Amino acid sequence: MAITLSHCNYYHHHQHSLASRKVPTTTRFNDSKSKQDSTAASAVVNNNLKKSRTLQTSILRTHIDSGHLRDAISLFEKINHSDAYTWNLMIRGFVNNGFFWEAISFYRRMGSEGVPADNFTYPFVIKACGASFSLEEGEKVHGKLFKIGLDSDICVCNSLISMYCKLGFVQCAEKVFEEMLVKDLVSWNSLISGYVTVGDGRSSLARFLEMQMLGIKPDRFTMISSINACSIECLIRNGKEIHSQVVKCGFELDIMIQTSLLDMYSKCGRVDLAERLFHEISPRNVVAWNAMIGGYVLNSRPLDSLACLRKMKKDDNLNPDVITLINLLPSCAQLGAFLVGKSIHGYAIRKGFLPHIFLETALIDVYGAFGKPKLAEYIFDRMAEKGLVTWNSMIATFAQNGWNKEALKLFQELLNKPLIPDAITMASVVPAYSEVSSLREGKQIHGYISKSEHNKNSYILNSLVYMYAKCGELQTAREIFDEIPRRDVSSWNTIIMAYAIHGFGKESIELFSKMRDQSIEPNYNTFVSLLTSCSISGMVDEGWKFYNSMKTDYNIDCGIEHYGCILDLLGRAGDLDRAKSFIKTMPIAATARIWGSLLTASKNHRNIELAELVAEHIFRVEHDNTGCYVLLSNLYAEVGRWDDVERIKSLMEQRGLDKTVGCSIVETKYKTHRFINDDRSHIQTDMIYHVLGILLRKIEENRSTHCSITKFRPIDLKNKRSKCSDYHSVRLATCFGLISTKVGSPVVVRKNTRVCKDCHGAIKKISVITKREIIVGDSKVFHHFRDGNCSCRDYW
DNA sequence: CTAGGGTTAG
Repeated sequence: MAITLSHCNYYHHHQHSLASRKVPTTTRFNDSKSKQDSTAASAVVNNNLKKSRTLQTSILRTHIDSGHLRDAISLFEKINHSDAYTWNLMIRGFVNNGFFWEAISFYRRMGSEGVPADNFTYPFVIKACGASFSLEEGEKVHGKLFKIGLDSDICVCNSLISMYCKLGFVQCAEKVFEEMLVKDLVSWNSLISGYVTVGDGRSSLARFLEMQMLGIKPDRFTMISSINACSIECLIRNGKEIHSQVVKCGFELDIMIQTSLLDMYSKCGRVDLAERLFHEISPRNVVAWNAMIGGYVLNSRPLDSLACLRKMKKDDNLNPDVITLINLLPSCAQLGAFLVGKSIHGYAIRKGFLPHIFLETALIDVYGAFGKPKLAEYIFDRMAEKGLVTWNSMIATFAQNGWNKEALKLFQELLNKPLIPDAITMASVVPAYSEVSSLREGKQIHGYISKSEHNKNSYILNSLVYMYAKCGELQTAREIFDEIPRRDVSSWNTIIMAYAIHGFGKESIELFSKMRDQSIEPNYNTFVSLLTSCSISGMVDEGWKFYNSMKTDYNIDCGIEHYGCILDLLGRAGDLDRAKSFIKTMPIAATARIWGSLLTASKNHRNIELAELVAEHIFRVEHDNTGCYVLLSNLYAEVGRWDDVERIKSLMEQRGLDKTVGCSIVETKYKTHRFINDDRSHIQTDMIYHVLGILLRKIEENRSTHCSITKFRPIDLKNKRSKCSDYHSVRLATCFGLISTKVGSPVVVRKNTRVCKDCHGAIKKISVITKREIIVGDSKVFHHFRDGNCSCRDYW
């Protein structure tokens, strides 16, 4: 294996696997290039075998400094290595090249060969312990330091401070720091940056102040760490102060400081200030570009982010590195630019960037965002090494793409691994519970979370809010939202979306202004929630208002989701021509979802020509889009083109596609009850049909008293679908809900496809007859039926 | 031959 820069980067993330593979150290550093070197080196060694040890060690040092570890090892074994100096060289070589376990093993071997480690050895060994997350070894080393009296060495103690912070034991680091008799600037810097590594920016800044109070002047290292402290805490005021301090002290030409400042501004949402700084940097390096690209991504400006790819080559003649690609992928996701994403993947392969755990995880995310869980799974299954974040991404990808069973299965698998699920894991599985398993199991997860350390975590509480909303319990969702201790922008996005999917558009907009009152800045997803709400509730004017303001007032680029909502709005207004031209003017490629929106609109307005045209577009992207076939065939049925209905039906059969079986579910305390159309499998079938019969008769009576007789349509005779619509799954489920739940409580039914017109009408009447609130959640919206009215105001 | 720094996945 060549020890090149890119490989070191790889090994940096793969130290665990490297150590666990137990490859003999000497065979691990083979490469063709260093074979030549080694031949040359052996010759040198043989010729100089009797020459002074100074020469031998200086050759060893040359190997180490040039990264030729294999040569270094073979030379090391040949020469006399009874002094600490030679060992220290080797250990330094390993540490500087990311071979932390090798460094530790050499340190152990050094002890067993009777060479005492000295004050130069320990800083390296301690660094290796921190970097390889080996707490056990680190503590052993610390204990040893007392015995040999090195526990007061300033360099050693400074290393200990960083090590403990890297391992997450800040208190230990603080203890070492406090007990130091003599501290220098590095001691302070180690602690200040240590707080940042554990995510405690506030303590970091407190120490930064404390240090200056004591009259110690910060240097560029102090500055960089404090700036990072500001960015992780979003403390832009403190960041600006440090910025001016930096300028005053004359640090301003330092590209690292400039890059941290740039990053701080973009993390605080001030991408404009980040940009200004970026333009001041000269010459710029890849890191600065990466930070800028990341800033654009973070601030929902994917177009600007992608534009950097050309600019960095054109302006500064720089090529993207792994991190550039990792930062670019989410902007592809934001834009729905599948082909760009794929080409980045291809570029990574050609450049030899893979395998790389961060990049692969980012690819899983982006394929997940593109709605390609299979591609994501392909990457996941073949990864050499997976971290918790990788698992989280895969679980989230499954869940977000409706592969809920897969998500839950993966979660179970994760529980059997040595990795411990974290807040993100919980937040990723909760939605899967809401979709597949039901409210009952969702409540279990809720109970589990309440008792866990995550019970105040807004990220998880957000996902519970959404879960309850998805399960039909908007009230519970609201209660949890109200109790989130620190509501972030996602909390608001979630509750706005919760009201959106229940069809309460007005409330969504009210929540948005409440959020603005609390000075929470809206982001990309805020507008996804808002526009979704407008489209579901048919608030056309408001929708356009938000669409325009997101660009002009908030400088947020439109993504595919926003375009989809606008299309829904246009479609709902029946403005099919405008919808068609809107797709053409979109700066990003239309997805099947986008075309689907137009297809629904053409179907609703019975425009067969357009529907056929749109269907062609969809099949070009997704030849197996079942929904498209079904919609088309329903449209043909509506206008009585039965030959075409048959044609589509046989086309689907040919391609092995099954129509999604519409099913409705009702949950009771112990069980989820499923119903399909004309279902007779339920244990209480007789009762259900009996009750439904009574209700249907009542509906008929009411209709003939104050309604005109239904129009006779010859189509109905031919349409097999309407023949048995009295026993559609929704009605069966509703009836079961009525007889199996407490009187006075709402009946909650959920359905995986849209609810049909007949059922919608019937349930309105049932809500009058039974005086019960009935909530029917279909694949798009929750209908709240009460006193003969529906919250959707009959548009869905 | 000595410790301390920037960009990265949810």
